[in-house]
Amino acid sequence: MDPQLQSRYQARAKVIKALAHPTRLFIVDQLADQEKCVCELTEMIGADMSTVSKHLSVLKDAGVVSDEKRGLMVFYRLRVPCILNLFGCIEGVLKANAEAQLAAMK
Amino acid sequence: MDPQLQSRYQARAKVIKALAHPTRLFIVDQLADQEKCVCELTEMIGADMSTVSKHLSVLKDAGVVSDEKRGLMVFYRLRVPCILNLFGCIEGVLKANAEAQLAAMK
DNA sequence: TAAGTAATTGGCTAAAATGCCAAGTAGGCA
DNA sequence: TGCCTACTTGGCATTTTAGCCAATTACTTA
Repeated sequence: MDPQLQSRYQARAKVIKALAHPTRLFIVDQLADQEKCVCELTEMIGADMSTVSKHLSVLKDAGVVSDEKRGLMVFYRLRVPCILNLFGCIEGVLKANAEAQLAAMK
Repeated sequence: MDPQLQSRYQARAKVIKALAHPTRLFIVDQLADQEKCVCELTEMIGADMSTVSKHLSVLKDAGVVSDEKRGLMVFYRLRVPCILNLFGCIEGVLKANAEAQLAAMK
């Protein structure tokens, strides 16, 4: 494959890779309607704060979220909301998978 | 996090993870308008056929593509075309990233 | 200034993903 | 039957990712 095309797909893959983790998907979902601080997300997720912070930095590095420090806390928000549209499609895939599974059992 | 919710996000992440690789994104793009056989894709990608075959099996396992054998060849096609909508959003993220980069240089 | 809270970073080990080669499978054809 | 082509699978080495703990940074407040 042509190197220019290659790097184009690499850039795209980086964004998608940032979304490709259960915890990070959960975070994106939580940020859908409003910003949240790391402490809130940590509380909801139930992992070490350092782990959550690293997930957030992956999302931020990919440009999916942005952060803002206010006082002691850092608030994260969705930078590109169209990502939420993805979820509907993913659910469609999962539904199709479930139906195929069902059909195979008959 | 509640285990049921956890497995829901795990299922979603599996689909997204299947897309989270430059070569697999390229494949999805190529299958956008019409089905293609492994040999065609291998030719375009320029990797070992076994590598391409494994990428295809990741996509198939996630339910993103389906395959059909006809004679010696196996044809793959997109199973859930709405995935293509994702690309527009990803480009939006990349564009926003580029703009932010530019602004930071000023 | 000292102490406390929120968050990030470094370091480490364990687990997962990649990609090649070699070997195996399946269909087509002489 | 035997060979060729298209593809998949097994195996392995290398790289990447994940998540915890410990240490550090940044800000607030007593």
